[in-house]
Amino acid sequence: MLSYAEENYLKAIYHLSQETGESVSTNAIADSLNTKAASVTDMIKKLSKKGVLSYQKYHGVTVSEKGEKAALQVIRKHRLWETFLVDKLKFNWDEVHEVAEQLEHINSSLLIKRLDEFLAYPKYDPHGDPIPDENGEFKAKPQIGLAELTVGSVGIILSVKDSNNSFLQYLDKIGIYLGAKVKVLDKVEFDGSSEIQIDNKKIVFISKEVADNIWVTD
Amino acid sequence: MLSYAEENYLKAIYHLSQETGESVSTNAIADSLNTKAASVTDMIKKLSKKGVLSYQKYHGVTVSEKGEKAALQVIRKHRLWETFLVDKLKFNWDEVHEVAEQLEHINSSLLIKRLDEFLAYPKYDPHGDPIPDENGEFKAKPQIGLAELTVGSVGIILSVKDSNNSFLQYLDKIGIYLGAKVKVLDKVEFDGSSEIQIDNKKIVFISKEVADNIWVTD
DNA sequence: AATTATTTTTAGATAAATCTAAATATCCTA
DNA sequence: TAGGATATTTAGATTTATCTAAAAATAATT
Repeated sequence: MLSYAEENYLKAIYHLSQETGESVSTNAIADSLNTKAASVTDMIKKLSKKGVLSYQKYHGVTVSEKGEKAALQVIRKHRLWETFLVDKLKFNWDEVHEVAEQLEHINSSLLIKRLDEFLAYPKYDPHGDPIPDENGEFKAKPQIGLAELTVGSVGIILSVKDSNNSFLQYLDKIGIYLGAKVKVLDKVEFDGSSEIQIDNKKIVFISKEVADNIWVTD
Repeated sequence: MLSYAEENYLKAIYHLSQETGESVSTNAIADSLNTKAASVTDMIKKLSKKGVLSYQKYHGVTVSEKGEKAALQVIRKHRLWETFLVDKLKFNWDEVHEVAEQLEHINSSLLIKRLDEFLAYPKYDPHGDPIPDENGEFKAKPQIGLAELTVGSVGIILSVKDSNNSFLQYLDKIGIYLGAKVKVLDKVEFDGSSEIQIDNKKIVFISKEVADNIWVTD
């Protein structure tokens, strides 16, 4: 059984290890959780003693099989709750994260089973990220970055890479949402920015930074 | 802002003070929370410093106005979640308590506003207890104990006094549920037990202890 | 390769929530 | 009302999660 804080560390470390594919450094963990390196050292010792991380002094940590299972269950709960908040309680996609951060630690297997059922077994959360099943299995949609679409081609918005609130609010404002059909009308060589048409209607300009942050169908 | 533990203490103390109407003793609190008296002393010092309790050494505590407001908001969240679990997730009324104990501490006013809306502003929880509104206002249904019904009279099951799981499971088993119409067919002088007909159909015998634990319409 | 810079760990403290054991206050009863 | 029984508080520890500052290890650079 993991504590609230332990679950948060494990989840963060799992995400970091997915991003980099390598062992995760103490400082990277400290940054992502807004804590100090010393606190991280203490915690990773505890988590490796519990068998969810493997840790070599001065050389970072990797997530064990057992740790991955546990992390995926937390992520499952997080994404189910986000789905609940958006689908049932009419939250915007930029309002769900903080609340789901709390809800993901509620401990009740019956609750999650029933919630999943109530939501009709969703496969993806409101940001397009896959929801692991009870066994931790999930499948990401085949996807490429919006920035890689060539002029004239079309894609469906699938998810965002970094789902921080101000970015999501910006997308909302310009009219980009999950499932929107986007067509690349033009691209500027100089700065990589592009002109995009949403649902054959609204035309917007987005920077390369924004396009790089959006996944579309391949 | 109250911590998880502080909220639990405050809620328990509020309930105890409602039951007795007097100041609440250290031991009574310790019993109801399964902790030790020494822990309670520490906590009530902290809570009275925060202004939610008033405390006189060796003479117990009372809940302040500010404390009552805070306690009622926790109770509001608890009962809204219980309603959600039963109405939407198909929990049985004996399965909701432990989960609601966790959910009641989730901190998000938007969440509670939307949950209330989603549940269509319920006035009573699955055990028949009133749900306080955003201002802490609530009204209990006029009610008497089932044991006080005279032979031949009829009542509607409104709520239970002590909603511990084994009691609720017992009620389920014999067919008593919230909203059921009950008619008292007979009462035994000797031990106070009675013969009850549920919904003009099933006839069951219940002890005085059980009847004392059930509220019906007056 | 030697030195500097960076990262990580250790040592020692702190705050929250809990406990046991001892001290003290209040209650009750003979 | 005096003294024992009960209730409450204090003192001192423990666990968890944090921190700062110092020490140690690793990485980078000239």
